[in-house]
Amino acid sequence: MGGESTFDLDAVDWRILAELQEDARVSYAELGRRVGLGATAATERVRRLVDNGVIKGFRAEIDLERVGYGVLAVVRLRHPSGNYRKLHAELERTTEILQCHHVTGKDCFVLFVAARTMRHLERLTGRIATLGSIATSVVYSSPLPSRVITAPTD
Amino acid sequence: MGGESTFDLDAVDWRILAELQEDARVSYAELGRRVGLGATAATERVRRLVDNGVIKGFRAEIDLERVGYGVLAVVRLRHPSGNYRKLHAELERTTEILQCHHVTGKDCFVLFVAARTMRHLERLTGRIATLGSIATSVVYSSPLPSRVITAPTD
DNA sequence: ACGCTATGCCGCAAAACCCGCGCCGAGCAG
DNA sequence: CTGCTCGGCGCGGGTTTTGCGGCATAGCGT
Repeated sequence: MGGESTFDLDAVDWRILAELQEDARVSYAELGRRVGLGATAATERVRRLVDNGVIKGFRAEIDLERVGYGVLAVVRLRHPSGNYRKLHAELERTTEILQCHHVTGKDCFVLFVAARTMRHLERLTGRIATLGSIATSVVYSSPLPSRVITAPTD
Repeated sequence: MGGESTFDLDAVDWRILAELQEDARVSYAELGRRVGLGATAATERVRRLVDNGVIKGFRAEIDLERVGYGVLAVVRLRHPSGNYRKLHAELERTTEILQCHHVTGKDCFVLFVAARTMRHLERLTGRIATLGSIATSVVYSSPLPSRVITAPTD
């Protein structure tokens, strides 16, 4: 249990996932109505999807700009291999770091950073730069901020 | 209404945002209980946050690996300026592209791409490479896949 | 074919929840 | 003090949730 194997989803499961990605607060009764199931069956499907780790959680999506984070940046960090310790500490301490991915290539880590102002971003990147050399790209806009995941079409 | 101004949030609003980022399906009654409000007041707060665009939506978070997308990659695209048309068409057509950000620097766009296999990724990056020169980094793991947004601490 | 079991969905009833209503108290201007 | 607004509360009827039992279908060994 809880490994990293894939899980078999039928067409109804995928419709449920689509609905819940669009509106995670829809009632089970309404959800069932939309996918052609009763409320009980829909509830059971969702419970199984959560238990099997297909659905990792239900999250409110926040508008960064509206809450005072006007600047979003992608920071690529060339981290001297070895002490992940300092990086982990930095990730824990710095709530402005929204995402961190360990990737192939000479840019070992890719971070997303939210800042209130350019001055704020300057301070944050300064801190990150103590871990290794960095390249910072400020986001102008996001033509596709996030997409709902659909079934692989073979 | 609906511009891009910031919105004033008090401490209770931030606690509500924190709760809804952790579990977007919590009932209004329970939410009120957790932040020290009645159900009605909590409902009203959330309604205002949604109406003012602070909350952009409620989304189920899917485990890409569990649904068959075992490979995640960051693709940096140097797009010849001008015809956004082709890029937009590619973004619409290709459901495997999960995010696209327009950024400063010589890597004009940063994309997140989900693929079933390396072969699948090869095909996808091949398509994207028709738009401009690309640099692809495959994600090993994500030490911080996504963080809940908190109040700027000045 | 037959019985057996497992699975997935439905119906039902009690408890919880949602939502629109009116009311209350604090803060504030005149 | 009076009148006003704003945010929160309580309340009642309609809806949803949730646990339980029942039913139909599929798979399987004999």
